[in-house]
Amino acid sequence: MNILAQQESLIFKMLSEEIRLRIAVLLTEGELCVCDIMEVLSLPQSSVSRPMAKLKSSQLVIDRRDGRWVHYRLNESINDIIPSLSEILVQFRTRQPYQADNKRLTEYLLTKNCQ
Amino acid sequence: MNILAQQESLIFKMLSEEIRLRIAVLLTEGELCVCDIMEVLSLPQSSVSRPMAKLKSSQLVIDRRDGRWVHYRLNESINDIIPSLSEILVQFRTRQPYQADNKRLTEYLLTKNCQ
DNA sequence: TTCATATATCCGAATATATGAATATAACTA
DNA sequence: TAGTTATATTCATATATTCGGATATATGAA
Repeated sequence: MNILAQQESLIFKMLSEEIRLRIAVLLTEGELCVCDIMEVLSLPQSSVSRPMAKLKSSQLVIDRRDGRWVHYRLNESINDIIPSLSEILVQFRTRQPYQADNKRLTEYLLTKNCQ
Repeated sequence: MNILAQQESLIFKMLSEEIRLRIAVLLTEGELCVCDIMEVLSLPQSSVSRPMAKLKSSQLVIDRRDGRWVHYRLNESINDIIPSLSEILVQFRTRQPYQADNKRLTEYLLTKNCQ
C-alpha cells in the first residue's frame, strides 16, 4: 500500500477486496469485534485481524479497545472523502453475498446475547 | 484480476488505481479518445490504452470506434452497481489532482478545436 | 505471578498487478 | 498496393498483495 496514494484511491482499494468489502457492509449494522466477524464470516483470526488493520490505516474504520476486545466501527467522516459512501454500503445489504452475511450476523448476535 | 470477483469489488478495484481514477474523472466531462488522454495526462500510449481495456472490461466505460479513433465514455448504468458513482466522480473534479487534470483537458480541447 | 483469551504481527509461498518497450492490428490515405 | 496513424496486445520484469499458520502482545482472571 503506497502511503502517498490519494485518499480516494486508498479507500477504493480497501473496498476492492471481497473480504474487506463484506466486513465494511457488516459494520453498517454497528460496532463489531474481531471475534464476531470471524464467527459470522467463518474466517481464521488472522484473516480478519489483518484486514481490520488495513481498514483502520485507511481511516475507513475506527477502533476502540474494551478490555481484551477491540471494537471496530465505520468512520462516518469517510463521507468527506467519498461522498455518501456509508449510504452505498447500506444499499449493498440487500444484495448477495452481503445479505446472507448480515442475516448470519443477526442470528449470531441473538445467540450471543442469550449467553 | 479475478473474473469471479463481485461486480462491486471490481469497480472499486478499477478506481483504486490512481491513473484509472484520474481517467474516470476526466470522462465525467464527456467522451474522450486515447490520444486525448495521453496528451492531457502526459502518458505513453500503452499506459492509457491498457487502463482503458480494464475499465472497459469492468463495464465502467463504454467504447465507440470512429474510424481510427476509439472514443470512451462513462457507462452511466454503472450507477446500478455503485449508487451515485458518477456524481461522486463529478465531485472529485474540484479536488487535486483531478482539478488540474480537468483544467489541462479544457485547455487542450480549445487548441484541438482551433486546428 | 501464571494461565487463558482476544487481537496483532510476522513469515514464506502463491498470486496479482503495473510498467515500458516492442510488436500487432485496424482503418484511413496517397 | 504501401505507408501512416490510432489503438491494442504481448513480453519480461519489478513490485504489491493475499493467505494460512506460527508467534507475539495485551488484558484480565485465578
